[in-house]
Amino acid sequence: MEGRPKMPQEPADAVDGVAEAGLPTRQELDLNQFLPYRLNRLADRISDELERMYAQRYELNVAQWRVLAWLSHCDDLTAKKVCTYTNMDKARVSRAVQALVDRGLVSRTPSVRDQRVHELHLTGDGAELLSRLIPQAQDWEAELVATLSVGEYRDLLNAMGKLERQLERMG
Amino acid sequence: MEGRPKMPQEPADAVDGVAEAGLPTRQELDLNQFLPYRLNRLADRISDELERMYAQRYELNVAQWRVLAWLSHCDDLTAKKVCTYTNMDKARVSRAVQALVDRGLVSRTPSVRDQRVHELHLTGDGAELLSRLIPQAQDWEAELVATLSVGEYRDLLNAMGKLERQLERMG
DNA sequence: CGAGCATAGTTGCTCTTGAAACTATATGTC
DNA sequence: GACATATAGTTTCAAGAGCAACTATGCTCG
Repeated sequence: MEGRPKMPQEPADAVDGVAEAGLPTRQELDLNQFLPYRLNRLADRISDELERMYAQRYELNVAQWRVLAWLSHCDDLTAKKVCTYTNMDKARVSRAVQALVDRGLVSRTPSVRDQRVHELHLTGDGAELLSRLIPQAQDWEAELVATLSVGEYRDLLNAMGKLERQLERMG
Repeated sequence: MEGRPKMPQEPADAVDGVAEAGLPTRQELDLNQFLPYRLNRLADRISDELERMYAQRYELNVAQWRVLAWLSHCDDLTAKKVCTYTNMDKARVSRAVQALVDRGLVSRTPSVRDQRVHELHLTGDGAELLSRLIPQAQDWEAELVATLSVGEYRDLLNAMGKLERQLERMG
């Protein structure tokens, strides 16, 4: 396992921990080296920025944007699928879809084969909105990753993929 | 890479986009290649797992855990600092600190130099709790990143650092 | 000094979220 | 065919989060 999260030099410990006997000195956690924390902070900040973009310009919240984004390349979708793809609660998805339907961006029709499921599709308006929003999102992302080389970018996605699979295994 | 929720191929675009003239055919966004989405999904899943851990075992929520973690290596802290470090709302921090003080894990004393600020410190109980929690968190992280080589791990944090700095520049 | 402005932190209010209950449809078993 | 169980999706309800208003303290500059 070779201790991963290497700590920045502690001042040779015993800062205020019990140094005397074998008792461990005070535990520290360097959050800047702690992956979950770093990942969260980065993801949050990116999310905030991006959210500002589509919230201001298109009055979409995150859940709605995710539904639309999935619909953009997966034309035959159900609420359930959105749940599993996006890891969002089904209530949240339900409400997001409802809002999109109300705005005429998405159509929802009961499936012929199974009356429980509803097929979701982009309407013309929805497609039109996405045709403006998606390039903006991609441009923004391009600027964000502009400081990474192609290799670094690939490696980043790659590492993230590994972590997701490991997470799957651990869960 | 073996893309996660593998999409069913769409029938080569123009499904309902305006194909006629030079107008772009329907816009697609492959979320699995879209960094903000990938990052968010990964961070969320990690956060969920970790949260389960300290929620179940120690009855801490995310905000409380973050305050404690910062206190663990930054012994002289104020609510304000926690806000800037963690990017959390000051109300949220205030309530988290309040809960920790109520539980006797943290002490809060008005600063002598400036009565507005309150100095936060770990109590003995707080330090004791952390001495159990932190190793568990580190072990969990170690298992998570076990599939990455040392180099991959370093590169990952590195790339994340670059992205954060770029974000700063863009904001 | 004192009026205005800035800052740390708390409290009140509203909106979102997620868990759980619920509805409606489908499937499996005897 | 009827009853038990499973699944998709909606609705209800309580807790948490963020915004804004507020309190208290400190700072600046005439």
